[in-house]
Amino acid sequence: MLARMSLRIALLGLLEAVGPASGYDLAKKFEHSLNHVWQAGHTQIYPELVKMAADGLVAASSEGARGRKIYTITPEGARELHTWLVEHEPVFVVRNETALQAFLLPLLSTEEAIAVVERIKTGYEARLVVLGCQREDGTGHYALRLGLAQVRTGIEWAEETLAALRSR
Amino acid sequence: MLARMSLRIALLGLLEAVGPASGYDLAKKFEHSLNHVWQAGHTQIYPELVKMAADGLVAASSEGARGRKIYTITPEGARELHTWLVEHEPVFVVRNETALQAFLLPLLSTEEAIAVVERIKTGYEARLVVLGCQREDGTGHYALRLGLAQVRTGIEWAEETLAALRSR
DNA sequence: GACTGATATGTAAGTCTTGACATGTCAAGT
DNA sequence: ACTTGACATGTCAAGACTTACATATCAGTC
Repeated sequence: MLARMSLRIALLGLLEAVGPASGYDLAKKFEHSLNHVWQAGHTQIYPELVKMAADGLVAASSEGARGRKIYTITPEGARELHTWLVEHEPVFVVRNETALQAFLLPLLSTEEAIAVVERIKTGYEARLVVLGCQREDGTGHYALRLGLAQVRTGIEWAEETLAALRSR
Repeated sequence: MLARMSLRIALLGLLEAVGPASGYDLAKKFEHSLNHVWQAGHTQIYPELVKMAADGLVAASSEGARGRKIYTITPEGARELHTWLVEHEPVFVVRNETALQAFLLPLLSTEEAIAVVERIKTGYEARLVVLGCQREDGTGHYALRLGLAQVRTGIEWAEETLAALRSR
């Protein structure tokens, strides 16, 4: 068993939560409801589904309209998903370009730093709008609340930082 | 110019902020002060420094004790860093295993979900301790405040979620 | 003098992820 | 009939990242 396999877990989780789906459907979910949690494009999803089918975690139906293939989670896949969810220890891997900009803010002049933080704030606000458009109910409920809270925290940080920079 | 090159930026930023340093020094910085912003191990850092030297962004001193090489940022490297800091548009690439667990929480029984959220909360609290040990001043000041705020938000989310699950 | 642990640098294999390219279907409007 | 746009699947090369392996120095201590 591999250590990193969150793409698999995300795919298994979606199949478990929303029922059988095609690679295209799953890619759409990543773009919309899973966007603030995990990101993956179709170029990563299609090959992964093939591998997962080979490993017996999902089953593919015969082709439908437009070559569409519907994947269904198998009992083995459900078991693997459940084990991961219950046993996975949280690891904080952070790789955040915005935080990197924030880290290096002292290397800029006050004016430049203010412009950068304002851009970051605008980005967070746009993000807030995107997340606000998602339904508050449904499977992603808890993660959406977390995502919204994190974005609001980012906006607050930007406001505090702007105030600190302006009074410098 | 490549789209993704945050490792380079992080290395250039550290060299600019703390002055000349060896690969080992930089790896330590990633482990400690940059930990909540960007992560990279020495196996990624050493080859990247070689490439950056080839590209003229850093200059390597001749070897010191224990084969130690000291890298210094060049004017060209400083220019590249400055451009990135000022011009980089924020992109929100999220790949968060904890948020994935949160997303899929509804697939678990209430008891299992409570156990998972408690583990997540403990993880955030440990994280808070780690971040709390860092100096509040210095280059990473702004990013540290952001990191602390994000972790506190995570703890709050866990508490709210636990309350919601327990009253279910 | 031998051992231990922190210092210090590297390579190689394999996995994960992105971006560019490639192909073809179906529905709706003109 | 033709065109357009959304639907749908895929490959490939390159880049980013991890894990395991490999090596050697230096300081302190037993």
